[in-house]
Amino acid sequence: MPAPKKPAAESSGTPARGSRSRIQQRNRQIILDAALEVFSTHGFRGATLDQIAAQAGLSKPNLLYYFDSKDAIHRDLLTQLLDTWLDPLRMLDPEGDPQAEIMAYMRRKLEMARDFPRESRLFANEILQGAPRIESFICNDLRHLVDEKAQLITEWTQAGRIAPVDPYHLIFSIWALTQHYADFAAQIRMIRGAQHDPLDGAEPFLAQLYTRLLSP
Amino acid sequence: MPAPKKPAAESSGTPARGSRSRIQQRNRQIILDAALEVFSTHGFRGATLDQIAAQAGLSKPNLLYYFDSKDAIHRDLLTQLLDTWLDPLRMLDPEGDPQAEIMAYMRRKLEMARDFPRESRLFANEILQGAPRIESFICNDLRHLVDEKAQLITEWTQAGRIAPVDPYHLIFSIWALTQHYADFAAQIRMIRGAQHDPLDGAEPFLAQLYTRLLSP
DNA sequence: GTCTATACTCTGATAGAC
DNA sequence: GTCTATCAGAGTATAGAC
Repeated sequence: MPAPKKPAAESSGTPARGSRSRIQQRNRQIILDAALEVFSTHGFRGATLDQIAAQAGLSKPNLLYYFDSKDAIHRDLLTQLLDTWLDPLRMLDPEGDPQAEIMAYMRRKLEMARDFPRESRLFANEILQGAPRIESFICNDLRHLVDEKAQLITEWTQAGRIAPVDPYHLIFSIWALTQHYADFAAQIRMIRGAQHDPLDGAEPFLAQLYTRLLSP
Repeated sequence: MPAPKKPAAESSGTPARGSRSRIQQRNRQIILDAALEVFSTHGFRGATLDQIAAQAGLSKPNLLYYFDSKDAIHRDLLTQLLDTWLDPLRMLDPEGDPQAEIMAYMRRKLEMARDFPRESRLFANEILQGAPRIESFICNDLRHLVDEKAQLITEWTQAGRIAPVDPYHLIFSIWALTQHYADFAAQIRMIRGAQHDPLDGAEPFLAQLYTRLLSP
């Protein structure tokens, strides 16, 4: 979701061989940015190249000069996204203070909802569709990481360092509560009025919630 | 989301005049059920009449004998959904015990996630798309109800009957936590294994969470 | 690198036989 | 009421001029 760690290299673009010129790099990024906007709003099938081209300010054939296909654009976005999607949970430190670690994880996820709401919605769209394109990621990478961190949380509860909670539901609750502010931002804005940022007051509320939940 | 309170009457179907025959009623319901499956998975634009027809076991022209258009089917589904979407929150009783009322609201929403996951995903898809088709519902009906209940919760906190919490974020948290089990069920199944029901253990966890959050 | 023109497929919707 | 056949438009993708 942040800028790709490396220049994304040869993921699935068109010319692919050799290093790309500055204008190539720039246009690819413009297209990916426009595509993120459209895919995250309408889902893969609901999005059209026309919309993406209009959003990018380029012609439709020009899009397909930089990417092999609609699918290739979408695949690039997902690859970038998944590349960093696990980082916040991965940072949960077995050596840290349990309650502080979980609170910090919640805050990292909340920051992602604030800074990368479109990426969150892109992910939500994939899951709503049954996750056909990211099934192996979820069943392998994500699942193993969650199992590992759930085990860690269980050890913390057994040591009496946090209140006894179901570790899986604890993790799911952090996902639900933080991603909600990105995925359902349209609803929150309509309810609270457009002048409010949807995330106003979210951090104190979630801090209060998890402090009370986790205190032994 | 449950069966429409009245037979849905003349919402937008085709023959519309007079009472519908038994087979009409039945086929309309088969189509709506199939359409719910497809729209809730792919969103409005991502869904096709071919998919809906296949799911319903009817031919595509036959679909359009019962409904004027793809849009009409979708509109009927949304109308049915919104008709009951507010009920759980509306039932929050000013005369009841504050903590018990909020816990009961959470449980009603969790039951809806369990019993009507496709309706929840249909709603989620609409919000992800920016809520173009249900904007007036959210800005008016939903907003006013939320304002009213937030006011009630504020009174409860000021009376010291529950812990001081931001009432809007409290309501959002119930939405996020309960709907997550419907909207992200695919992800939860992949992480916990298909043999678990995604909602296993959710109720005790949420009860624990809100008990701790709300106790004065 | 970017555009216009176009091929071809998919999709929503209609006509008309049965 | 249900089907086959079909149309018009939108959608992805390619060809080829500039």
